[in-house]
Formats: sequence, C-alpha cells, structure tokens
Amino acid sequence: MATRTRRPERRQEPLSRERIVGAAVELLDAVGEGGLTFRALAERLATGPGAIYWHVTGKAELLAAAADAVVADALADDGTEDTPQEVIRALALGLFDAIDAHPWVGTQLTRAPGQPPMVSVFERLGRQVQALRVPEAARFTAVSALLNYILGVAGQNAANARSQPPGTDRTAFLDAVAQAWTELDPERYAFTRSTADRLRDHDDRTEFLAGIDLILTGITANLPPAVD
Amino acid sequence: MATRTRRPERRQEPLSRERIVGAAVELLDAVGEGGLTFRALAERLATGPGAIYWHVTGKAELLAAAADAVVADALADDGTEDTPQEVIRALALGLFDAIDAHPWVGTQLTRAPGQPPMVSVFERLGRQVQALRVPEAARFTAVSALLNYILGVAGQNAANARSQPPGTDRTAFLDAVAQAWTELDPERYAFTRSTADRLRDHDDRTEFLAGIDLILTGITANLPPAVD
DNA sequence: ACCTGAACACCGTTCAAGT
DNA sequence: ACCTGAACACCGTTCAAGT
Repeated sequence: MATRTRRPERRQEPLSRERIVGAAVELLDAVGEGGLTFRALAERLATGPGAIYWHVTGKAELLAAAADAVVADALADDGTEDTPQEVIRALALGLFDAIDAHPWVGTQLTRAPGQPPMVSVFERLGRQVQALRVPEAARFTAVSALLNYILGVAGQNAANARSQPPGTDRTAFLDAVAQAWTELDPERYAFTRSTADRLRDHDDRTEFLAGIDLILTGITANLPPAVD
Repeated sequence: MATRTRRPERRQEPLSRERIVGAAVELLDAVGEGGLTFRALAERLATGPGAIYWHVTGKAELLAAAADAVVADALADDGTEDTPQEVIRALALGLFDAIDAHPWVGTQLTRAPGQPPMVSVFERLGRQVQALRVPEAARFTAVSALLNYILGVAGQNAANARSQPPGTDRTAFLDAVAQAWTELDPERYAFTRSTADRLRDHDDRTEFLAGIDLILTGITANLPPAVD
C-alpha cells in the first residue's frame, strides 16, 4: 500500500469557497483581469467549471470576494500611529500598496457604498475625521473626499496595469507616456508638456500620499480652535 | 414611381464612424454598460455585426470613442469664469454632469494617462493651478489630486448605476443603502451608522463640489504671498 | 471601398447524472 | 451534500463572398 500513501493525489483538499477565492487571486495576479475564467480556474483546482458554482454564485461574486480578501488583508493591522493624520496616511498607504501589488483590485474596490470591505475603510476614516474635530455637518464630505480620491488612484492604477501586459516595466511605461507628452502641440498643451519631466520622475506612492495630505490640509484648514 | 420617393428606405445614410459611435452612446444610455453588443448595435444600424469592424477596430475602441464623444461635449465651452477656482469648479461640474447623465462614462474615463480627452482636462486644470500661483514643483501633485478625485467620483457613479437597473429611482436607492447602514453593528460601525442620515439627504452634486473645494483649499493653503 | 452574415473560438452558466 | 462535464446561450471577432 506504499504507493497509496507516498504521494497524495492531485486533489488534496476538498473544494471550498476559501480555496476557490485563493486560486482566483493567484490567477488574477498571474494573468490579469482578463485571465480569470471559470475554465482556467477549474483546471487550476483540478475540477470542472460547474463545481465552482456550488460554492460561489457567479463571476461577479467571485471577483468581489477576491478583492475583499486582498483588502481585508491590507486592513488587518490597525497600526499604532498617534495623530489622526498619521492613522489616515497609514490606512491609505496600506490600501495603495495592496492595489499596487494586485492592480485588478482597483476596479473592484468601487462598488455600491456600504459593501464590505469599503464600509470598514469609511468607518475608519470617519473616526479619524471625528478625532480631527471636524464638525458633524462636515464629516461626511471630508470622508467622501478622501475615499473618492483613494478610489480614483486605485482605478487609475488598475487602468495602467490593464494597458500593459502584466509585469511590464514601470519605468519604461512612464518614459513612453512622458515622451508622448513632449510631442503634444506646444500651444494647446503647454502645461502638460512642461510637466512631462515630473511625470517621468515621480514616485507613485509619494505622489499618492501628497494628495492625501492636500485633502487633509483642506479638511483641517478652517477648523474651529480647540477648546479643551 | 411615387412609392419609391415617398418613404426613404430604412438605411438612410451610409455607415460611418460617427453614426456608429452615436448609436453606441444611445445604446449605452438606454440599456447600460452590459447592453452594448455588436449584434444589438448592428441591428440598430440595420446592418450586420461585421460591418462595424470596417470603421472601428473593436469593442475597446468603440467604448472609448463613445466616452470621448460625451466628454468632448462636456468640455465644449470654455466658460467665462473669473477666478481660477471658479474655472476649476465649472470644469469639474461639467464633467460631473456628463457622467451623471451617462454613468457608463465613469468607467471609461480612467485610462492610461495622456489619452484624449483626459489630457485636455489635465491641461485645463494645470493652467488654473498655475494661475493660482502654485509653485512649479507642486503643480503636478495638485492637478493629479484634483483629477484622481474626479475620477473616483466618476467611477463611484458608474458603480452605483451598474448596481441598479438603468433608470432606477435615486432616492429609493439611497434610502436602501442608508437603511442598511443603520442596521450595522453599533460598536464596530458607530461612525457609519451616525452618518446614515447625511447619506440619505445629501445631494451628489453639492457634495462633489464640496470635495473639489476641500482640495482647492489644501492646494492654496500654504502658498507664498503674492509679489506682483 | 464598403457591406453582409455565416462561422469560429471562447465565455458564463445550467443541469442531469453521478458519488 | 458535493462534484462532474457536456450542453446551452451568447458574445467578440474574422473572413470569404458579394456589391
């Protein structure tokens, strides 16, 4: 009976929602948004496409679950920052890094408001905005601005990734775009042309954070003085 | 021969890129993102699906062209506003209204940087940021923040539209989400729960503009004093 | 040059049949 | 309860054949 115990069969564990979502994340990372197929996923799981439907209602839910898994991971640790600004920056950077590592998440993040895991982000941002002493009437606006900005960057990241085959060199990509900018009409696109160098040299992460800081500055600009 | 001149045949004009894109916009508006099909579009144009490929390379280009047509329309008039802030607000509102009327545009707007028509938006924002006396080194960040915020709202709008059948009542939708918020765990989602009323009553357009103002405040907060 | 429409390859999803 | 995989409906795209 040695042969039977020596090497477990290909199908090690039974299928489960967890395994399916995990395999979906791997597939999405490997081949990008267009590569997630029930057939490809089934092959990876050594089963037929129909089996997946026992654990997941369809592709939309699968995609959402994959994105949620990645984001939940990024939100896992609460951090030990001091000021509300620092907490917000850390939260935003955590999301940014997750999306940077899994660009397809960028498109999935934008969903009807109040779906997990974005409601968690909303909640965390809200608490910090509150801690910043933003008056109640202005909090929704402040949190929405931060969230929309984050979602915008996320979507842009996803679009950049989609426009290139997965794993393409980032510098080469930026060089190409910057080059295209310098070839624009000098009159109609004077500003864009003059910014080509900045585009080429900028660091996405730093730039993202600078945008967060801009919004934070706006949020805290006209706060009533503290009265404790 | 009266019968021949009385009523022109179904196929009035010859096919053209313009007509195709126009029909695509109508179809997208009528049935949403999922409804744009080469077969449905061909039927609307009283031709076969293959004919479309003579004028357009594929679905991606068609979608992009449809979005560009809508956005170009929204950017058509330059406005007569005075301050840079006012110009930026008017530009942003123009985009917002276009996306509000054609939610599917929201997903198409996010593309590789420097594609028309977003490079026009970038350019216009850049000129105003310059007019605000933002120093050169900070302009790229400022414009990116504004643009990413706009794209985030656009994407959120598109997601909301997608989550509902086209033409669903907006108030009912917000009521449902707000209701869901009030049913969240009181401890873990204290802030979100307390914001449900604001969500229900807020006006998207006003809120969007308030976010723009927040970023503008951040951009102008620490400018060096004018020295003219 | 431009249009036609059948055909191809591929996809999400279903479902009768199995264990 | 869970899995299998053939089958269905539908899609983007191609292309030989027409005008």
